[in-house]
Amino acid sequence: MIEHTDLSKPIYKRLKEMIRNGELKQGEKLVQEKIAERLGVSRTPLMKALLALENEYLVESKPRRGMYLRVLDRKEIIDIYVCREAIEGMAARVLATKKNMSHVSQLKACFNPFTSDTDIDVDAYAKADETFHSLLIKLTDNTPLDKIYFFNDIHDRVVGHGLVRAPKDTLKEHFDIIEAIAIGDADKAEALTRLHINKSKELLINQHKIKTSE
Amino acid sequence: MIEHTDLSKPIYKRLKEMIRNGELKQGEKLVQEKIAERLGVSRTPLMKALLALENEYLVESKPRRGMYLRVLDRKEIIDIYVCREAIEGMAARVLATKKNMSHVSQLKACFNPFTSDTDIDVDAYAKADETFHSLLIKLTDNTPLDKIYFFNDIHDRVVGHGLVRAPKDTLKEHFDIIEAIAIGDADKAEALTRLHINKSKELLINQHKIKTSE
DNA sequence: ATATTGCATTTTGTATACAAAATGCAATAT
DNA sequence: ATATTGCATTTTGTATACAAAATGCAATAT
Repeated sequence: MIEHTDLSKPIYKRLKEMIRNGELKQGEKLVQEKIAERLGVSRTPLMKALLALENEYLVESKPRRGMYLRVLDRKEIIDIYVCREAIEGMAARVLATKKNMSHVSQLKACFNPFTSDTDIDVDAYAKADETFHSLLIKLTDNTPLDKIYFFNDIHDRVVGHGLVRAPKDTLKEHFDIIEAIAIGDADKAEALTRLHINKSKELLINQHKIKTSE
Repeated sequence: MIEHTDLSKPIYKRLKEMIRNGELKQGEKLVQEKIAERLGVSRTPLMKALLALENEYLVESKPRRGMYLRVLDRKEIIDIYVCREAIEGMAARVLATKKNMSHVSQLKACFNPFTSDTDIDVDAYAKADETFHSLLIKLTDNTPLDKIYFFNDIHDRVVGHGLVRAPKDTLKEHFDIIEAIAIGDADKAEALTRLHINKSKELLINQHKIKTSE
């Protein structure tokens, strides 16, 4: 039995964990009674959590039939990258317009641990990368943009496909974006951010092509 | 008693209607029992509807305290315009890349009724405008983008502040965007779409300035 | 052997009961 | 007069009972 002010929140987190680590499989039907029993809660707060996941597009509800874990195919992952290009690009633009030095140092702080010549800890870098991209949104102080991105982020994390490109390829790109924000070059900040995300997207698209053509 | 496969959907729609026409006021506390009684349903399906609204950011839940109708201030409306710039701009880009003539004629169809010299019916034009902007997203066939925009659209509709600019100002802009898509000029399609939305945004910002400086 | 039907079982959707927390207000203290 | 306390009332959060729909499978028909 999980304790909280509202059970649905910890249930929601637990479900996401279960989705990410494969305890629940893609396409699987989520039988309310069974999951409720497994988590030691009743269907009422579980339903709340499932509805939140449905709104985030992780779970699909077929009326009268039940809730199903959505299947994310490659097209949808690529579509998410297109969304990220639009949203993060705009975020970088907004930040460049603001030209706030506290923002700049916060962004730099993400990657400072990796500036020495020593080998980069890939896991640590992956986390820094995630922090950087979240921060880019948070710092804009644009609540709707934040909400929208959060929704996307969910997807991305669930996909859980770690880094698409090696740190040595992306580290400079990150610093270039930060620099453009620092000097207040909005066009450049946006363009660089888009390019950065676009490169990963292209890689995913090409992987697909290789796979299907063989 | 409303009939449906799932009561929460009609309840959800009814609530949105109540929000839009002012039956429910901004900032108001939504006491579950009272609304449930008013709609002739129990709290269970009502809760589902309220959670959907919460996820769309129309309603805010304070744990153990209740659900409150969110207050949209001018900053947030402007922030939504920034989101629209990013998302619709990207949508126009995607469509220009596809260069699908069926898309082009569908988009044109929105505004064809207004091409004659006669006076424009503002209400009809407002509807056409809404259709056009929704269509721009739908035609991309990018599900996450669609989801994201839908979320935004909600806001916009609730604000319900009709047209920001007169049809005579925006009609040509719409056709120019469509033309850029038709010739497959992705950069232009995106730039024009952004400019189009940005102009309305600037107008809202200036209105604000006038108000506050007086 | 395959398709169809009917029925028992499972599961969803809704209403409701109940405990715990929040709220509002009168009585009391300062 | 204002602040504080205590208690009745209201409201939320959760569990659960029940009806209606969906499902699965055995029995029967083709």
